Amino acid sequence: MGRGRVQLKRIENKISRQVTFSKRRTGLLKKAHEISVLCDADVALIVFSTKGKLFEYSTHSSMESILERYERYSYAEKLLIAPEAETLASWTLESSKLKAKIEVLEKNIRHYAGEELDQLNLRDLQNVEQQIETALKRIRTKKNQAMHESISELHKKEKALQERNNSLSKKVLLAIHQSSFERGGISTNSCCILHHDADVDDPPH
Amino acid sequence: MGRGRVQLKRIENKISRQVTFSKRRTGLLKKAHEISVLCDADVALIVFSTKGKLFEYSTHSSMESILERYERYSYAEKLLIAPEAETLASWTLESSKLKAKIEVLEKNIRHYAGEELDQLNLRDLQNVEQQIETALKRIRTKKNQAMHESISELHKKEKALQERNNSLSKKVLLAIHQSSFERGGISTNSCCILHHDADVDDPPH
DNA sequence: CACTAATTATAAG
DNA sequence: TGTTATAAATAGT
Repeated sequence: MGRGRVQLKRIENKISRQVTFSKRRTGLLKKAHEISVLCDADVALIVFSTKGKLFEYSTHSSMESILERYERYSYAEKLLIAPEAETLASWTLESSKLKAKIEVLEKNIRHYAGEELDQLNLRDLQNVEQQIETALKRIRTKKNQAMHESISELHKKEKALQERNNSLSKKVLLAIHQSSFERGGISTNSCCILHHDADVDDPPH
Repeated sequence: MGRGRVQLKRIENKISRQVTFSKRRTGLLKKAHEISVLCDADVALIVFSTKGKLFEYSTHSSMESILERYERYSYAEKLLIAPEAETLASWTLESSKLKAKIEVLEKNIRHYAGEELDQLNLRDLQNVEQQIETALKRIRTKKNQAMHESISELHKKEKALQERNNSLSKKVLLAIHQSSFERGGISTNSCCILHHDADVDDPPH
């Protein structure tokens, strides 16, 4: 539905991916609502954008109740897979495991941040150094890329503004000439060129 | 989209409601899949028909994980409504919190490792770069320190070995002189200096 | 389920 | 964000 056919694969261009996401999200939510009303169905729709932003739709009966209903519905299947996962012990265990994982991750991060290095031997230090060097290279590459994009964006904007500026200048000159001519003379003082550099198309935040 | 316009209200005719449901459900699931692939979004869609039959779609990362993510996302709001108790819910919440923390930590680590940089803007990239530079400096400092320590350790060992070597050499010379003297002559061939460089005092692993 | 006619969604600019 | 040409979804049969 649009000027070109579309392949079912990730849109690589970031900008058009965002635009498409916004449009299709609107469409999807609308259709979810329509089927819900037209066909008297309970619908729950959850969408996370790439950046992690949440969008949701649910039939009046609220998201939570639909999700609960879903859990109830798939409960039987879960039982077959994990019998008796509901004991206090299992939760405590689960919790401990998660906490242990967090501890490991935090230690990792501290090492990445160059802290608590006393625990590491020479070999470990060299490994971490190498990993971080690689990361630094990647980040710099990405940063340069981002800066280049930003620069060419600004160039484009600049060019557009310059063009608009030129055309406005011409119009102003023309207007002054005509009015001067009508009054029978040309006043050199009233001739100027405007440089219109700001206040153009700032998008809303 | 069809031969007649459609009002956004429940279709009263049971048959055509079912037909419409079937068609639109297909369309909705398809569109959910499309936005998921095209725009790299996480989508969870749950539909219960009037009769209570379940239809669902979720991005590869599985329904459960998306629902969990959703719960996590709306965690703050829930906290305001439901005060803490030792119920199953509170354990689920606890678990969600821990999982959320893990997610954040893992994302951090990936950024430290120079991965998933697309999510970051220029400012973020510069921050990460700076952090990593600092970390790299610290690690190199620590590494140098460790290497110096290692080197002076080796020097010390070397010196000790050298001294022992010297004293052994002297003893050997002395012994040979005495035995030669006892036998009434000195054999030049039997005179040598030992360089004892290895196999001394290696501590057990 | 297949077929259109007509509506609707949306890709590109 | 708004517009337009075109693809896609679908209501009615």
